[in-house]
Amino acid sequence: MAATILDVASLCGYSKATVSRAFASPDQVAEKTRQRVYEAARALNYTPDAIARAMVRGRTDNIGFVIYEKQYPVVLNPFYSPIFESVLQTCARKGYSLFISSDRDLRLPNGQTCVKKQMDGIILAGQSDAQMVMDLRRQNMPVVVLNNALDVDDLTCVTTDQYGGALLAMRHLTERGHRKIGLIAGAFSPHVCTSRYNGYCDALREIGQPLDFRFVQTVEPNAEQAMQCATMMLSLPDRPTAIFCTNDTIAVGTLKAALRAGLRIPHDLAIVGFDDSEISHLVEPELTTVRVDKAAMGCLAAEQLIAQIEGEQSQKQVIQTPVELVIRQTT
Amino acid sequence: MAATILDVASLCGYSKATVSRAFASPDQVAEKTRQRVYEAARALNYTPDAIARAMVRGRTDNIGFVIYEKQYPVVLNPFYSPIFESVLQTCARKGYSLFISSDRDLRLPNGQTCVKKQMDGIILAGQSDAQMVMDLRRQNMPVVVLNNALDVDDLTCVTTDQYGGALLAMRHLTERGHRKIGLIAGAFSPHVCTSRYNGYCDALREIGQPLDFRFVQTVEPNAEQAMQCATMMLSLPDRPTAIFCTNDTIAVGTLKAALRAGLRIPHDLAIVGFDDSEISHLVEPELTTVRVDKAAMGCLAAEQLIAQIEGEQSQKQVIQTPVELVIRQTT
DNA sequence: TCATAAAATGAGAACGTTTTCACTGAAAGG
DNA sequence: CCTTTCAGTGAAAACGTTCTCATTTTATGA
Repeated sequence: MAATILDVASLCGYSKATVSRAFASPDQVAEKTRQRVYEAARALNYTPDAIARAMVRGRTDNIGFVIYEKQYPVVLNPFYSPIFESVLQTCARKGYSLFISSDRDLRLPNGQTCVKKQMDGIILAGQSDAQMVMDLRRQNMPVVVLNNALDVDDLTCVTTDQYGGALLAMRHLTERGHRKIGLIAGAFSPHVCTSRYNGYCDALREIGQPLDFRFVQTVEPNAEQAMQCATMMLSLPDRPTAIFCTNDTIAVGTLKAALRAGLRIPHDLAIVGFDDSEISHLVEPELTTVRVDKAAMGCLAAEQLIAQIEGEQSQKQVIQTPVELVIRQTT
Repeated sequence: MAATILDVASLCGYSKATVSRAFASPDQVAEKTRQRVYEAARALNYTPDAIARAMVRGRTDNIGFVIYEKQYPVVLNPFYSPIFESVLQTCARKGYSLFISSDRDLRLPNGQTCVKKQMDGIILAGQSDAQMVMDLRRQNMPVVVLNNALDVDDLTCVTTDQYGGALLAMRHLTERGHRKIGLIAGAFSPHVCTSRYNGYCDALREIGQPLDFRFVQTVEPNAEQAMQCATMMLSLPDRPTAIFCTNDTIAVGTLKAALRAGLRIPHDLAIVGFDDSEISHLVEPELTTVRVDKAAMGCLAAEQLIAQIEGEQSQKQVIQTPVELVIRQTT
């Protein structure tokens, strides 16, 4: 149906090799020839077929972005949107297109990880596990892990300074004189959870405040659950004067609970979130939070993966993007 | 490097034709044979190559999701996240993978629309234009347009009842006795803009209220601009008692402006949004808004496209998903 | 002008599948 | 027992490119 390279070749009188070169490496072809080829191509409405191209070149110029979180839906996650955006732009700049899927697409019924080789590499975002990475590796698939730190040989992981961010948030609260500080933690990947939790604990230790487990709660990371949890925590007789939430969605839920309880923010209760998601400056009062450089994360992950694809040797490294406290109105 | 179908064939002693059938149409192959083939495949870590497969079959089982909005970044758009999610799931259920890109990937330097044929069809979301659709059509690419209504022959558009939704929102306000009702409209595609604007006008006409152009403003659809705009509108001497915002992001900005001006919501000012985005129930007070069935939109678009890909004749139709008023705390 | 180098082009194999067609052997029906 | 049917299998063409190698044409320098 559609015109092929052969149609173009016979129309302009050159061989298909020359037509191919006119498109793929124009500098190897005489100026005059190139023009004739283009002219014929336009006349026939011809576009090189990417599939045939991929077949012989052995690469597709596609990158897979796999979000891997326990809970569906996953693209909704406001944390990943800006990262995804950044990955998309970086890939576009380097000439790659983006494939998106959840980890389910990769899982075979037998529990193995399969890859229908339509992509040159994979960015594994979220709660990726080492097994999956190794399965992919065994199929010679370049992999970069995003927002997680996995202990696999020669694996590049792009994450952020979870521990430092938590410490930053907590010290900010302790510096304002808070002693009874609650923690409402979302159930993310172990890497994220433990790092942020450690930051919480160490900051309390710094001021000699013992851990009070009534003030430490884990919830599914959505606003409703967080609100319920915060409501309970705030109704304790000696309730905390500040709450550190391990992401902004949870912080928003906490904020709602506080407002409904009639508390004045930040006078009666201080709240700090994490991630600096869009939502953090949409609520009123605006949320103090830990900014994560999502653009850098996405860009780095894409660049690292592309470097790997294009032949550079990959070395084991965990790249941590820096973190920054954004003080707004809830502290 | 990786094992091919030939390696499997020679290991298990069958021809490559049989191996191919064992994977692609297992029922055409004897049980015993199939097991031997699978065994050999596992031993060699073999996976059928999707590219070669696509080449000979003439289809990739991939669908392109193209978000086409004037302003980057685009994936951030909270309106599209649930739609995208729904498309993703529908595609997965039907055996398709998803490619994502912005319209820029499709545009050639010469202004034409190109499609490197790696997808069997395209969902064009956002401010798509008829020219692009026709370019794609000329390359035999099935297209479905999402969240827009374009006047192209035999084109399927999946959109929502913009006009009805606006009417619903406005009647809700007029029924509560509001007469001076402002409009803060985001600059979306003409289809969306005009429909919602018409709903606004007609509802005012219903109660015999003349249009007051001081109460009608257009902004870029982000919270900051909306907040500025609302602040100005609310400082008019005879300010409106209610504001209809053409999406939730704008409504949130308006809400912030009102709260900062010390207005009590909904007593001093009523606000209605549009879309029922996630944000609408995260802010406090929660937003009254017009719910758009985004899951249905995504699902319908995907199903329509897949039907077209799989050979069903496409007929010109504009599918409108229904709309529903969600009354929360801002009215 | 001739030898040499460089640039431009063409022929054809290769990429890894699917699928058509033909063939075989076994089951079914008389 | 002979034909007919049918499930199972194999040989080989086809899909539309790229790329190596060989060949032809053009440019360069003496």
